[in-house]
Amino acid sequence: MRSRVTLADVAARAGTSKTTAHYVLNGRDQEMRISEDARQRVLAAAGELGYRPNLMARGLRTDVTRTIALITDTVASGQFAGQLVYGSLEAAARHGHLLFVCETDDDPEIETRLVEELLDRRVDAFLLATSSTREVEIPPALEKSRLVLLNCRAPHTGVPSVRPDEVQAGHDAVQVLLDAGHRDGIWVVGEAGEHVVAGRERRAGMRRALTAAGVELAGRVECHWWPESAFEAVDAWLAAGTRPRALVCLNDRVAMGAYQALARHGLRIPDDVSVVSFDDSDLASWLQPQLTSIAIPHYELATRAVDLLLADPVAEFAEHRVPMPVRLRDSVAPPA
Amino acid sequence: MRSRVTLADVAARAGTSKTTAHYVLNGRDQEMRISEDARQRVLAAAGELGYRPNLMARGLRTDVTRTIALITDTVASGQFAGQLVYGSLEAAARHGHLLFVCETDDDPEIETRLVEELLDRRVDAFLLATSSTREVEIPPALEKSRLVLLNCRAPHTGVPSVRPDEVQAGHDAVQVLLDAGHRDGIWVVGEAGEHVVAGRERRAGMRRALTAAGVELAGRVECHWWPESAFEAVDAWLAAGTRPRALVCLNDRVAMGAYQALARHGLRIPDDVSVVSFDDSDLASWLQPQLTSIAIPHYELATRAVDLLLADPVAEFAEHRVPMPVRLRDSVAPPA
DNA sequence: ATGAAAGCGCTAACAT
DNA sequence: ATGTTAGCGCTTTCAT
Repeated sequence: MRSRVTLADVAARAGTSKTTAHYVLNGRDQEMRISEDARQRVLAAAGELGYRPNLMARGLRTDVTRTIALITDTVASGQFAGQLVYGSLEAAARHGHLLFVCETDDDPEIETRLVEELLDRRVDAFLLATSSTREVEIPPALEKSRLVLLNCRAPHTGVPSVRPDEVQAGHDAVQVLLDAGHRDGIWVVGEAGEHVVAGRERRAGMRRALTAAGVELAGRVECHWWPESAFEAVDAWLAAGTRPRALVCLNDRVAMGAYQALARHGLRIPDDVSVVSFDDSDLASWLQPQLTSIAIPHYELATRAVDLLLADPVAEFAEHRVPMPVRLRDSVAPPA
Repeated sequence: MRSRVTLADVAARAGTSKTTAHYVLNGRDQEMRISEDARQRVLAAAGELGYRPNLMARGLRTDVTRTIALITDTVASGQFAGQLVYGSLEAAARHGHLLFVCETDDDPEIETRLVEELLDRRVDAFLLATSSTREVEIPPALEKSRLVLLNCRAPHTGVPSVRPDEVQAGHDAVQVLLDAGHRDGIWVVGEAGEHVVAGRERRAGMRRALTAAGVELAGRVECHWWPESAFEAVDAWLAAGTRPRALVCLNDRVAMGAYQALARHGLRIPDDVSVVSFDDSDLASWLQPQLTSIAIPHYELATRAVDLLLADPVAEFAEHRVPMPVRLRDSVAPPA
C-alpha cells in the first residue's frame, strides 16, 4: 500500500471527474457551479473513503507546503526554549501550518546548510530568532523568502522584526522602586558591557525614569549574568560596608545571587533591601520572598512573529516592540 | 520565478538525458556505468547552475521526505524543552533529517489532528514524548508508521521506548548518602502518590539500596513537586522538632524548598543535613551549597530515540533505559 | 456544469 | 552506456 486514498478514488466512487471532486473538496463548488447532487456525492465519497489530500503532490503543483521554519541560534537549547517554541507552535497551528525547528549553534555554515535543506523542502516562510538581542545578517538564500526576525534586527533590509520593549522595561523596573518611595541607595547589579543590547536598553530606560523623577542612581555592581558571579560581587561589596536600599538586578539569576549575598549579611528582603529584576523566569516565584520581575514575553513574541509572518497580505515593514509585563511580587517595600 | 534550477536544466547543460544526470547526482554512476566524461559534465553543470533537487517532487515519487516529527504532550512548554528538542535536532541533522515539533496539550483530539497533518505531509517517522513517565495509547493513524516512544511506553504494542533508568537513579541517590556514611535519619521528601511513575520507580530503587545496606529509612515528608509546597512541608516538620541527618528530595525544586526551610531553622547544609536530589536542573548549581543531583539525561534520551527511529534496518523492539548520571556537588557530607 | 489533459520535478522500468 | 517514457497525486486551463 504505497499510498492512501487519492482524489481519483474519490472521483471514481462519486461518479465524477477529478476536476469536479477537486472543486467541491476545495470549497470552490459555488464558484464553479457544481450541482448540489454532484457535491453531495463527492462529499459522501470522500467521507466514506477517509480521503486526505497528499500535500506533497499539492505542493509540487502549487509550491505551497503550509510549513514554516523556526531557525534559532542557541535558543532551543537555552532555558527559554519552551515558551518560544510553544508560542510559534500555537500560532502556526492557528494558521494551519506545521513548524520545523532548527538550531544553528551560531555557526554560519550550519545555518547555510539548514536553510538549503529547508528551501529544498519548499518551506513557506522563516522565523529567524536569536537568544540575545542583536543585529544579524540575512542568509543570502533567504533574501526572497518570507521572513520575520525574532529578538534581532537586520538594519536596512526591510525585514520586519519583533523584540521585547527593553527600554520601557528598564523604565518600569525603576518606576516600581520609585512608586514604593525609594529615592536613595538604588543600585544596579549586572553586566555593564555595552555590547549586551538588552542590558544597554534596560539601562537607558532606567535612566529615563530616574531623570524624570530627579533621582540619582547610587551606583552599579559589576557581575556576570549568573547567580554565582552575582553572589560573589554583591557579597564582596556588602563586606566592604555598602548598605543599599534597593537593587535592580539585570536578570533573575543575578537576583538569586544577590538574595544569597544579602541573606549572608543578615539583610532582609524587602524590609532592609528591595529587589526588582528582569525575566520573570520560574525562579522569580520560587525565591523567598517571591521576586518582582519584569517578564520577557517569549510566548507573545513568538505568536506575534508568526502572525506577522503568515499575515495576508504580507505585513509591511516594522520593528515591533512587545511590552514586557511587570510581575509585582513580594520583594519590594517602602524604604524603612 | 516559480522554481529553481531543475534536473532537466542540468541535463540540458551537460548534454545528457535526465536519467544520466539523475544517476550521477545520486551517486549511482558506478552501478549504471556512466562514462567518466558524462559524469564530469553533469557534475560541472550542476555546480555551475547551483542545482538542488526539489524534495517535494522526489517525495511524491519515492514517498520519503527525510523529515521526522517530535510529538509531545506538554514537553515543549515545560522547563526541559531545551535539551529534549536540542537532542532530537542534533540526531535528526546527523541523519540528514529535518524535525517537525508539535505539542498536543494532552488533548487526544489535537493529537489526532496533528498526526493527520503530519501524515498528509508524508513525515517519515514519529517520536512520541511525554513530560512525565507514563503509559500511552498509540494513535490508530500511527499504527503502521515508524515510531519510538520517549519517556512513555505502550505495553503489548511492540513499539520501542526510551526512558531514564529511574530505579537505578533511586538506588544511586541513596548510595551517595550511604557512601558518605549515613545510616540514620535519612528522610525522603516529595510526593508519595503511586501514580507518579518516576517517583514510584525512584523509591523502589532507593528501597533496594537501603535493604542491601541493611539501613532503614527514617521516614517521609509529603509535599508536591514545587519549592513552596516543599518549604511549607519541611518547615512545619522541622518546627515539630524532627532533626534529620539527610534528605532525599524527589526533585531539585523540592530541594530548593527544603534548603529554604533548613536555612530558616538554622540547619546548615551539608554540615547538619545532607541533601541529594533528582533532575540536575540549572537550579542545582545555582543553589548554595551546590546541590548533588541525579540528572535526567534529556539530551541523551532524545538522541537515543532518534537514532533508534532512523536506524537501518528498523531497530527491533526494546524498552531502552538510559542511565541517569550522578552529579556530585557540595550538599552531602558525612554525618557529624 | 462537467471532463480531458497537461504538467509540477523527480525516479525507475524499459528500451536501445 | 544512455535515452525514452510513464507515472507519483494534485491543480488548472481549456473544451464541451
